[in-house]
Amino acid sequence: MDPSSLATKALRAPGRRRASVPEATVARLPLYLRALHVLAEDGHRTVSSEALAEAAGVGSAKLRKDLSHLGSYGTRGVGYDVTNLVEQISAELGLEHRCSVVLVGVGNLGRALAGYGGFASRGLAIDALLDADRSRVGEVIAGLTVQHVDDLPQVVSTGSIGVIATPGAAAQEVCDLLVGAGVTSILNFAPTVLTVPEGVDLRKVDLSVELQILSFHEHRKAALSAAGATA
Amino acid sequence: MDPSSLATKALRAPGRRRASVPEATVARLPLYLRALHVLAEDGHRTVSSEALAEAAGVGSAKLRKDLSHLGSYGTRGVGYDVTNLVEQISAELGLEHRCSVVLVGVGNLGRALAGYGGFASRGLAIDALLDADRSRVGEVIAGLTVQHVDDLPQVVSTGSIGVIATPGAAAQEVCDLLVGAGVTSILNFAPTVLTVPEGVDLRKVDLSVELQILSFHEHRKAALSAAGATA
DNA sequence: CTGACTTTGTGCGCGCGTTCACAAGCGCGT
DNA sequence: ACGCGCTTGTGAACGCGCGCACAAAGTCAG
Repeated sequence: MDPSSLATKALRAPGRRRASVPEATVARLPLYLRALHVLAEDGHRTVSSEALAEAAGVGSAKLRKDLSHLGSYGTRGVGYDVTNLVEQISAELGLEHRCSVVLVGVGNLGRALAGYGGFASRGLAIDALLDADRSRVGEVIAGLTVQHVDDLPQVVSTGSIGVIATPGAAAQEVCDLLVGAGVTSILNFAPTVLTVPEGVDLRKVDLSVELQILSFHEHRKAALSAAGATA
Repeated sequence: MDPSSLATKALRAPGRRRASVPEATVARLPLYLRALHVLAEDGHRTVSSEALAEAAGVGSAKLRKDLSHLGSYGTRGVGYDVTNLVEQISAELGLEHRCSVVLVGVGNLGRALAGYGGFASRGLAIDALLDADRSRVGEVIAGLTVQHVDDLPQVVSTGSIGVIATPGAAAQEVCDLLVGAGVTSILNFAPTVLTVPEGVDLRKVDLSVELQILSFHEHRKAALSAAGATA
């Protein structure tokens, strides 16, 4: 959200009919997509915004507004065609031509990510594993052979997504390597603030941060109930 | 952010001087805390908002406003006292009395989370591992013995945080178990929409969603550069 | 063919979060 | 002791996103 937002608004072509889907909407599209897959396997041909919103855990108005941002593909009085909507969202997310995903760092977390089946849920899957530790090179994890990080330029193709699962100390170095190899979308699991040049999208997932946020809420609730008991 | 926000505003005691720290600020406090630890180890006694903001990857104005929400602990003309600020933020996050963290599901991801050192970075650490698979019970991972999920009520104490790292199909069931045992803060890694009763805070981390968001940005950038090349 | 019901699409108001810019406050050099 | 420069804290404006509520639109029954 920090440097990526300013890259998002850097365009306004006159012939462009769709005015750049809002970031908040993009973040929910994968949720809709997953809910749609479940509904499709249950045999539903169409869904109302109400039902889909329920399945995705959002409000129905929000859902309709989100979908309206990528064009109107619903039929009034009926709802949305499930398969059609799946195609539209997949197209919007760019999931039809699977861009390769390169994971750097096969420690505990990297191993788990490589073997995490949830990635492949109709979408993206990891294509290459890299590590700086030569003793790990050659190891086969989840059907993929670990390569050395020096070979990174050879395994990265244009449009690749890089995933950093290294210790924090090595994260910036690996990040620079990825950027140098042409990667413009990076997902960082290391607990470090990374700096990337403009034009590179960077998202971070910090597990300890999530726990600390929950700790805050727990702390607040405890203080509240204590205050309530005193009063 | 969805059902938790309405629980947040359910309080307005007259004597309360600090009007409930905004959610967005809470999400950044762990970042500041980590940056402060690094600065402290570098020997810094004080930090200016500019320097700390740089280290945390945010704007300096935002940082100051965030810190102002938990009382004014800076000295004008000098900056913030590092150790004092660490204490203040830790107190706000409730990190001094370490509430226990219970992890359910020791598959690939659960194993990685258990062994993930990043958790213990001056804050929270996982205290118990549970699984529904009896063949895994008794196994020792990262110094902890895996217990059966039926023993959950015994290992959960008031104020515990629950972490769900099970397959999606079991997530709701485990969630209900946690809630039934008195857990009111849950972190969900399973790719499923969970429903919890009011008063329970639920955060979710979905790895495939993150990748799909990046895929969208990559797709958009590719489309843009293609359009630019054509024009 | 018509009318009534269902569901989408969206215009508007509101609240939150971010940013700018500046006044207030504190230390320090002289 | 006194002003000078640095940094904090905050008031105000802006923009985004959310939710409500309704009109447009399409389907289905008769």
